[in-house]
Amino acid sequence: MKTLTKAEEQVMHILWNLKEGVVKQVVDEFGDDKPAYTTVATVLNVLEKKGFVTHKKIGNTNLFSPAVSKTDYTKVQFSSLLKNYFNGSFPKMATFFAKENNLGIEELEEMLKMTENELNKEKND
Amino acid sequence: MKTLTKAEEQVMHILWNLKEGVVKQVVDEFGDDKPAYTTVATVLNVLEKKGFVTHKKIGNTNLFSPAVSKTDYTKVQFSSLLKNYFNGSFPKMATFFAKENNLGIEELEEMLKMTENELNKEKND
DNA sequence: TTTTTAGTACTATGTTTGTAGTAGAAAATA
DNA sequence: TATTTTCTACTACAAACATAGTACTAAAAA
Repeated sequence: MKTLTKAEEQVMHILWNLKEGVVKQVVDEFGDDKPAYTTVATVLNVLEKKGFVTHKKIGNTNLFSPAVSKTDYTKVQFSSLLKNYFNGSFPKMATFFAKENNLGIEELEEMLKMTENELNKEKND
Repeated sequence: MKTLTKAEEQVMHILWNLKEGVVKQVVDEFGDDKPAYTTVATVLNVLEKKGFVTHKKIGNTNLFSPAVSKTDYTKVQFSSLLKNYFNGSFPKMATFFAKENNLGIEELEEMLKMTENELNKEKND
């Protein structure tokens, strides 16, 4: 899978949230300094060429939607971080997180409980 | 902190491993298709302008070393992944990892143990 | 039905990145 | 000492990115 540039990633995040949307909707999701309408349109076209989005025509306007799920792209990003910065070891990553946040054993166990809850929750989806 | 491009990141990984090195050493760490010597030299200069490496002159050759630690850069990368893809929730990230690798509760607890071991190990450094 | 609005497709431009060549200095070697 | 090697500093250039303008079309409003 190709990887996203900064601008592309921003648009993808918006699109993942919206599930689908026309250019105008995407522009409106930008906060303070919205880029030009045509800028977003261009990025969407590039994303389509890269295979990250598709569109269907509604009347004469294009309705865009993700062609790569956030989960799939997360997988790539996560794996690459794990591999390049933690030797592929999740415990190393967890250790890093613990140290960075000054967590002790109890707090780690708390995290584990939350994780187990999340896991159970998702099983029932 | 500025962020690294693909090529720059590759060189930084090498330099983080070497601790310090001259251009030739960095080139030699590239596996199959080594880039030209001058390419690596250029990347190192850019990295220095960006503040990621420094060098000192040994005779007339430059010995480069990281000016930003791998840990510090990891922090940035990790935080941004956590924030953008897991709503800043570490348990969500752990859940993602568990699902991706079909881990059950027991295996998660195993991970926790390994994490605790790592933590203790690092305390004694 | 004329005018305005909204949208798309295509083109354009400045910047950053990736990659490397060349000139010249210094060092090693013949 | 003359020649070859090694290294730096500077320059070059194509590709990728970020950003947006323009021309044209369709639809909506006046």
